[in-house]
Amino acid sequence: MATFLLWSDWKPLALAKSPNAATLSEILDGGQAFRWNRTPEGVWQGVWSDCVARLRLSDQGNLQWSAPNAIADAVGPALESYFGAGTDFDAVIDRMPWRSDPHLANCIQTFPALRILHQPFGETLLHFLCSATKQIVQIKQMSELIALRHGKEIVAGFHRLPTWAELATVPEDALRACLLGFRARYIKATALFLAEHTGWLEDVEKLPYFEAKLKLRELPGVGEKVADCVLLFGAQRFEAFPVDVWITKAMAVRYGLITGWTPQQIAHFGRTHYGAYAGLAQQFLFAYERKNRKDVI
DNA sequence: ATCCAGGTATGCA
DNA sequence: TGCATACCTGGA
Repeated sequence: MATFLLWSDWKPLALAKSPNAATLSEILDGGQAFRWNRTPEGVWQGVWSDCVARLRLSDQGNLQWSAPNAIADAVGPALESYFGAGTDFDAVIDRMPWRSDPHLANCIQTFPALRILHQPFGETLLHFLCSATKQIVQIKQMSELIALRHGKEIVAGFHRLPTWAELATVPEDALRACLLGFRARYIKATALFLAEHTGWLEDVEKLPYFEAKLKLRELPGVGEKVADCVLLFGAQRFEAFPVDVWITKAMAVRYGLITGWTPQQIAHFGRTHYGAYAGLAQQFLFAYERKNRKDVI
């Protein structure tokens, strides 16, 4: 018998600046996170860790949240952390080279209040192990199936993602059945490795960017790009600059880079040009290109 | 039908 | 080091 889920009243989410609808969509559904969906009424519903929440923009444009009553007390503070409320993104943005880079300035202006989420490290790793040559929609499908079939129920109708310890007990075939394809092998192997090395992932999360990236790359299925995504979106390491095919094309078009540059060369250019917050710059570029993808690239 | 997708690992010059 | 190719499979 289906049980009703009672949701808390809408409350403001304490951010220095609320994003507009387009920016919010970029934040929640633009390739950082994969468990947010928007209802036709414009309400976003999402799951991370043991949290379930709804998000909306008030008529005044302020970001508000609601959660199932049973977990609302925990979700409130968790949401602030998830949104990186402690990070002053205006200050971060101001330290990017927009004054000398008109294209970057344009991207920033197009998506005001764009931010990088601070997602659970392990879940971010799982999502980006799923991401190889897949589009956001498909990654979301995979994630949903994995959670539904192998993750514990948080409240009626919402399942969390399995922990890595839980994933280690799932047969590879069962993972493949979640639309994972060859990615299932990587995920299974990573899960077994993590099961044998208790605390490994937690330790890596605390390491400085470069060392953490080096360690992450020891995991099967984790290369340059995935490692950077995990560190950027799951550990607030803004110096991470993930290079995928879209950014490669975008940089070539926008900055006149030679087509044929390797991802490493692009990454080097990105870090040199954008500085310590290259990852946030990358997110701005990405949002901008997606907006124009059909008619520009 | 055939081809590609927001990578990585592997094999071979 | 550098470059091509296989790896799964749903959807255009």
